[in-house]
Amino acid sequence: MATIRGKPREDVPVQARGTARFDIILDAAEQVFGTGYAGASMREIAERAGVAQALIHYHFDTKEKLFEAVIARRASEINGQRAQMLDALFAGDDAPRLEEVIEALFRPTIAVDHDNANSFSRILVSAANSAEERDQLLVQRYYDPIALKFIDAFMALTPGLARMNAVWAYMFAIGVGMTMMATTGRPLRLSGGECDDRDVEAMLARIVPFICAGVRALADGDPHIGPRNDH
Amino acid sequence: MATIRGKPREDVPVQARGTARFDIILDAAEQVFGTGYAGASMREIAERAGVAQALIHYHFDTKEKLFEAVIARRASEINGQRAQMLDALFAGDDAPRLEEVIEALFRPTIAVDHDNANSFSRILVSAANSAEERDQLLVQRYYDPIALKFIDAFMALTPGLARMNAVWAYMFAIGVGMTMMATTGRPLRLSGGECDDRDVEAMLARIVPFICAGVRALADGDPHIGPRNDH
DNA sequence: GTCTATAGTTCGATAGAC
DNA sequence: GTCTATCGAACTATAGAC
Repeated sequence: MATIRGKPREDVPVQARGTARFDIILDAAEQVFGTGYAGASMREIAERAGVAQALIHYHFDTKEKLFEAVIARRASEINGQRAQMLDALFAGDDAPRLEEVIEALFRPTIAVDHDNANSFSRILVSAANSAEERDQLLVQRYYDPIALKFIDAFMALTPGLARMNAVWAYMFAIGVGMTMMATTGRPLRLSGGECDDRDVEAMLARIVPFICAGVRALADGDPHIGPRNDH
Repeated sequence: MATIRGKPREDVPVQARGTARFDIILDAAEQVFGTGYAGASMREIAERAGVAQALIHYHFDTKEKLFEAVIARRASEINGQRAQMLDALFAGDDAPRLEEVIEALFRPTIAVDHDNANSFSRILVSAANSAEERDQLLVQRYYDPIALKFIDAFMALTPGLARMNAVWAYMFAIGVGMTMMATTGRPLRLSGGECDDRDVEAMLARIVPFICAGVRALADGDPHIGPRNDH
């Protein structure tokens, strides 16, 4: 495939040479979109993929549709795993612990078996916090359904947790998870080298108890304060 | 000032007409940068400010320096308030509650008395989660110092909270705060209309107990689980 | 399906008059 | 200090050959 062209493309990874251009483009787009939608250029994606820019438009039409394709591919994979883990937890005879549910929420996001995991995480963090209609529509389409499942799980496992507070708790939990997905290197700076946000295990070990305690604190009858009685 | 020009500029807000162009440009830039750095254009900023595009370069030189000027203006205001509130809390005879410290962390961010508050919040959320060197440098310069103060406060008020876990807790707390500053409208969707992320009081009433419980869960000897014994 | 070439816009920044 | 006018580069998308 690469042999019919004038100059060989050494820039294309070896394992990708035999696959369809379609997927090569998606991989390249994932990397480039990781620096932001507006800042990404079709030219750079084409260069990184080692294809002509026009080919991207042939396969994906517009930049916006390419962006959605990048998200759709990973989201279905990740959220499929999430739903599967969540169902498995509730399949047993007795109820799971909230800690296990939080694990099911974050493990699939970080454990995807590709080297672009970090790029996709950044795309997601950006989209989740965006005010752009394009981003909000994608979050709604690909992430709202699984969010509702986790909100139900929060309520099922936390006595006295009203739906309203379960929704807030889910939003807060996702916010905490962003910290892990953004991998800005800031924890390293603030801790003088002790906290590494590339060490997902060390982070998860703190995130899980942090969120679980937070969720339980929003349940009725929790010893701690806060005027939360308007539900 | 507007009278010496050929056509009067009705698009400029009344209260801004008498002020210097310098501040008008900063306000316009804040609004436009709220949709992202790369996506923002100097042309749109100039239009919104009602000035010539060249004037922006005269005052701020480059787009990048204008962006920093926007952040610097608000950051000094907000973080000054934060430091003041934090010092006041620890000035008394007995130690404050952790809840009060969390309030001091978020109140100044949302209570700034200008109508661009939402735009600046979005700029901040984007910068805090960015992998771009430009953004990380700004966070480091304008937000790391105050972060260290709050991390110290977390430790002082939470027996058994190691520095490492205090840093993680601070990162998680900021992550939760992002939920409030992003104002994506997602809580409204997920709750069927009950949870409004534009209602900052309702959010703070949940955020404070959520974070406080999370911070305490990362202290040694907390009844809850998690392999956090590697510090 | 993939390419080259380019049309048509928009961008950041500058030159130079006032 | 503020403007008009414009340069040169980068952008998305398309036309058309193979």
